[in-house]
Amino acid sequence: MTGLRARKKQQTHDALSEAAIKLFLERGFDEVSVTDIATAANVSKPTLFKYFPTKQDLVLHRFADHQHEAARVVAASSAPSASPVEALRDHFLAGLDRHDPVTGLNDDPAVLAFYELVFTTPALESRLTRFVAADEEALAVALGGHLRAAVTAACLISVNQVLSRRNWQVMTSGMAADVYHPTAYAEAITAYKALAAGL
Amino acid sequence: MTGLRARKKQQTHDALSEAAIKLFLERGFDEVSVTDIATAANVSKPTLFKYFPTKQDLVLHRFADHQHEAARVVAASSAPSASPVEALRDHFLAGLDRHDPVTGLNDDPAVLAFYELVFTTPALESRLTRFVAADEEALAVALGGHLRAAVTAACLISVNQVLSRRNWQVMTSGMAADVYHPTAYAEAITAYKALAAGL
DNA sequence: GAAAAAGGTTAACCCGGTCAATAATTTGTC
DNA sequence: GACAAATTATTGACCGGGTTAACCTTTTTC
Repeated sequence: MTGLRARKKQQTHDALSEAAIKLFLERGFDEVSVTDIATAANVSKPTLFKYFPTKQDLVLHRFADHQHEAARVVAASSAPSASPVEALRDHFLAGLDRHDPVTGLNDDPAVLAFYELVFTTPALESRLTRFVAADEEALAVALGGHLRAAVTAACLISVNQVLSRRNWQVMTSGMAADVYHPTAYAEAITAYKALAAGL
Repeated sequence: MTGLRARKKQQTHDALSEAAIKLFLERGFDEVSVTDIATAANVSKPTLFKYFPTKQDLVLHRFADHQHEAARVVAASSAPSASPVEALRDHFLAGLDRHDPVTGLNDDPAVLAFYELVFTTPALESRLTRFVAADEEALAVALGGHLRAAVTAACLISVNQVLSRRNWQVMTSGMAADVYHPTAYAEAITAYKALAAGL
């Protein structure tokens, strides 16, 4: 049963999310009230909060797919001989190749505007950081849970974050993703190598 | 001029902070309203917000002294021959020796209760994380600002965080700080060594 | 087609945080 | 010691995020 009800639910969900992001991009996160969004989606305020627990989640639910990704990557590492740092490095490099937005290497104006919104709004940045912390925790568990695992997880997540930020900053300065791709690729390799070989 | 005014200001500041922490420890952060704190300190709500920009800062202002500490440590590293990772490792080890609360190795009930409050309240943890991020940024700048510096800074701050958390968790389980000190010391050394030598 | 279950609406409320106007104090000066 | 000026606190109102409860509508299910 696909359910008529389920479809309507999906519909309002999308209407809310799209209305929210449209308004946020136009006016800025803090200049749009949740009431504005609710009325724009023809819904009442309590209903909005039944779909999204907080105002921030209207934006950040897009990152839900990537939750615990790092932990999944090392868990699914088909070759157990490969070290987790290699697995995550390769995963990041593959992301660069396909210009995955999470690597920061994406010059689509819509993507750039969205990331600018997230990174320059403290409330959003802050909540996103908590997602990253959850990722780190999951990775630490996947690596065994002991202290060394926690250290490794923290460093791996950190280098990923640093690289993504760097790429995004270069994109905001106007460079094309295709042009910067080789440099980003080389930088990622050296960064992960520094991690594996020692600082 | 010590200023009579300045003294009164300090007095209200302390009264607010102490009333807040007392109430928070009794009832929990979310179960105390800022109005409660303001009335407990014989002050009005807008006045409270002139002393502390947010409710969280009533608790976290105690960390203000440690802001940008990592950056200061490497900047003040008297021996320029020593690598920044050694400088920060030694600084952390020294903190362990004096049972500095920021290392997590402190079994004073008041300190434990305070950290429990901070780490188990999402709003506080989140804001504290932002302070840590600012530390990391400052350290990255102090290390030169380039990509390698950013990676190094991120990893150094991360390992510090992991070690502190670990120590704090052991303390909450009831072990005495004196008893755990040697283990904490050894773990810190191996963790920093892993960083320097490669994961 | 009716009962029941799910979801939406309205309206009121709480809390964190801000603002504008007013009142109280401290300070520097005579 | 008193006075004008500048700080600072107070009050009361307000805004926006988020929750709750009572009521109503719609979809499902039998």
